[in-house]
Amino acid sequence: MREVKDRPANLREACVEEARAIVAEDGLEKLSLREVARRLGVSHGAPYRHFPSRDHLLAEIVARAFAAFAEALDTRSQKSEPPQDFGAMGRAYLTYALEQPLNYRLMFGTPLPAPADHPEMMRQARHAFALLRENLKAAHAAGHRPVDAEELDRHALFIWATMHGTASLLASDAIRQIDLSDSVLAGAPEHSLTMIGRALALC
Amino acid sequence: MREVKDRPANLREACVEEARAIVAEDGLEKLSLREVARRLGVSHGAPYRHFPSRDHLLAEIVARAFAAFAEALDTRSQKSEPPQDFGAMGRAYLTYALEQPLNYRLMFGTPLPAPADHPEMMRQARHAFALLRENLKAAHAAGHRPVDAEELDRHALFIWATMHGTASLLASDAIRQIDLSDSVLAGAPEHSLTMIGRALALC
DNA sequence: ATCGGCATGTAGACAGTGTCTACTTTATCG
DNA sequence: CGATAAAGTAGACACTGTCTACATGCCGAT
Repeated sequence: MREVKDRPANLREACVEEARAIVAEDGLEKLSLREVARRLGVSHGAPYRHFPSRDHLLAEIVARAFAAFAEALDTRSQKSEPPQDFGAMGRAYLTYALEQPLNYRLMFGTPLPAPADHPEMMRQARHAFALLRENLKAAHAAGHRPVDAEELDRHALFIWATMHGTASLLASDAIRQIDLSDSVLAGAPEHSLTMIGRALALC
Repeated sequence: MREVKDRPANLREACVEEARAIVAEDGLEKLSLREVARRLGVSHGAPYRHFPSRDHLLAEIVARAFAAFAEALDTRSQKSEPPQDFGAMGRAYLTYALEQPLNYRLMFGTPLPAPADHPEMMRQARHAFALLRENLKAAHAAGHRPVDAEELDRHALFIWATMHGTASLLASDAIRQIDLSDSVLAGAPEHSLTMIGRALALC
């Protein structure tokens, strides 16, 4: 057993992990390929063999966050009945955002590396939204009258916006500067879901 | 008339303007005090006489964005009747977000400089949210039965979350990667306001 | 077994950045 | 008019991304 780290067997994977650790500990602005290299005990150029640029490493992390997010939405919401499916997915969405604030911030709270340059990242993002839309479609189809595709998208966007707004406000630094009681903050996710339910019930 | 710029009479103000221009043209990541200095034709240390750090310059811009935002909320929403006041403010909120995407992004779409270090910025942010809450309180008081303070905050937070979510999704790069029709996108602000109205009507 | 080639990692360089410090200019006020 | 404080200049340092030339080691074909 050695105290000093070996050269990591899989440097690429090690970079991703170390980069996540850096962002979690010291913030996004401290993420640099040189810092990653330093922590892993390799030369400052080594990570560039695996990531063409710092943004490509970041994009990899973000893509994985989207993938994990989509999976959380998918598995948790499938456990419930279609009619209440939307509520389950909403809960899954907000739960994920609150339990994985780092991932959520990376997806929605920080400027993404230029989307056009990182197609895999965008593919994962699209997949997550597709799940939301499909889920909503299923919920509507099971319960209520048919709704045309455009109206469905409108509702999906509204729901997404409300959940995203709730999650990102709760995760923001700003919200804690405003004097809101703890119970209001703690109850906000459920309240938002309730309000979404009320708004949709009237359609 | 000279082609070459004079040394600006008020360097502090000139820095703020130039910084906004840089962010607007080249993005937040290109904002540096050295670039500001270069554009203004002064030495690279000069801006540091007015801003202790790059983040202090950024915080100044953000604080002004919050102030302008609060003013937009205030003046536009005061033009209408209290009962419909909330709708007016919601419209003002979303209009501002769409008409001043740079300001909105600076406030909500990019990581803020550490709030604790920039109290004036946070003061302005608090002021903006206070307006929203006061406005909602007035709308409720005028129309419906009395609501306790906690419930009021819950609703204010929900409304804010929905509007913020709508605005920030529409302003995000991500949304254009997803295939939503133009009419859905264009109608999203009104639709969100309608849904908020429906949700609140049931209380 | 050996040789060649290719992926991987190393080391150095360059430009750009924030931020510090010492110096010079400027202007303002007693 | 001259002292004094503010404003701007210039140079330094450490840090970053990114490029390049070079070393190393592994793996497969001969």
